[in-house]
Amino acid sequence: MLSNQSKYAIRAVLYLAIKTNHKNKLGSKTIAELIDIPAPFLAKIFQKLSKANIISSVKGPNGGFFMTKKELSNNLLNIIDCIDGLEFFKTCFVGLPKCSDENPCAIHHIAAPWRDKLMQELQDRTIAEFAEETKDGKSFIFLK
Amino acid sequence: MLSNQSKYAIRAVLYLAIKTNHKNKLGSKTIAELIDIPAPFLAKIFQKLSKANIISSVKGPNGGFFMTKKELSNNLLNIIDCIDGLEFFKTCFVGLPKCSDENPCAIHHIAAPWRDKLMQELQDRTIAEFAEETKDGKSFIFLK
DNA sequence: CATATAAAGGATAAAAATATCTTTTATATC
DNA sequence: GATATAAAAGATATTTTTATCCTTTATATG
Repeated sequence: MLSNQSKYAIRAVLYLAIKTNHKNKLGSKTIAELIDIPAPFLAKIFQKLSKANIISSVKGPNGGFFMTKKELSNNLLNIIDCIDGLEFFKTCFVGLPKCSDENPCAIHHIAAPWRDKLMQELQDRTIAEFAEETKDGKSFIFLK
Repeated sequence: MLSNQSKYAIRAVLYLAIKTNHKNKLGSKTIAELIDIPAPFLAKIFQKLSKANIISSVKGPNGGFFMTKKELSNNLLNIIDCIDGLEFFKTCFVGLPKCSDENPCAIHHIAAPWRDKLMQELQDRTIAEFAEETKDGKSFIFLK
């Protein structure tokens, strides 16, 4: 399972993707409250994402976080990689230490192909695309 | 992702399934060393599994842990449920709080069927079956 | 019955993940 | 330039997970 940190990151980035651009920034506290994430924790997460050029930030008055067009064309897997790394997608689901395609565990033939497909999907589609689907009301980033 | 505890539990139970029966028991320390898991931690895990009737134990000299035929016909999902619960299989992969079949997030159509299928597989096949495949050398429970 | 063995149970310790707080740096505006 | 704002950075606190240790209970064997 992804860490809370990764999940928070994804929700917050989707929110940024929908609501911000270089002219309309939002502070981390505001977002934290809106999507119900501990504010200082989100601030730390944003620091990591910002360093990794997944989101942008500007300090000072009228500053805040936002996403550029270029950043919107990144994929969701970048976010997960930035926060958790890709271990989940590369290690045996039930933790068998030497499980691999050549040496599969008893559920490898189920777990591995779907995991790969999921990874592919997370990689092939842009944050903008995900955000678009989400904005359409198909899912809730927001609790409020 | 499953917790270490669950992964340890699965490996250890598969080992018990292959190597033990009511006549041939094994101590938790022995197993811990063989499959490279912290011994006292495995002891605790075995306590939980034993309470849940997933494995059997006998105290005293020549005592130890083993599995009965009936226990071998349980499924792997029971182990995961006993240790971690089934949250992983029931919550949104990327943590969107209200994601569901009716209200799917942008990757729900990929993530959910996978998870359901994996869960089904873990539920439909017995520990004995998993162990059999493992015993055939297709995967390594063992580091040594 | 005494002794030794091994699990059960309870208490404690260490590490990692999660969360918070404080100080510093950058920048917009007066 | 002075002031206010908001992110960056660093330090600290809390909680959960992982791991260890110690005492008690059950049981096989002499």
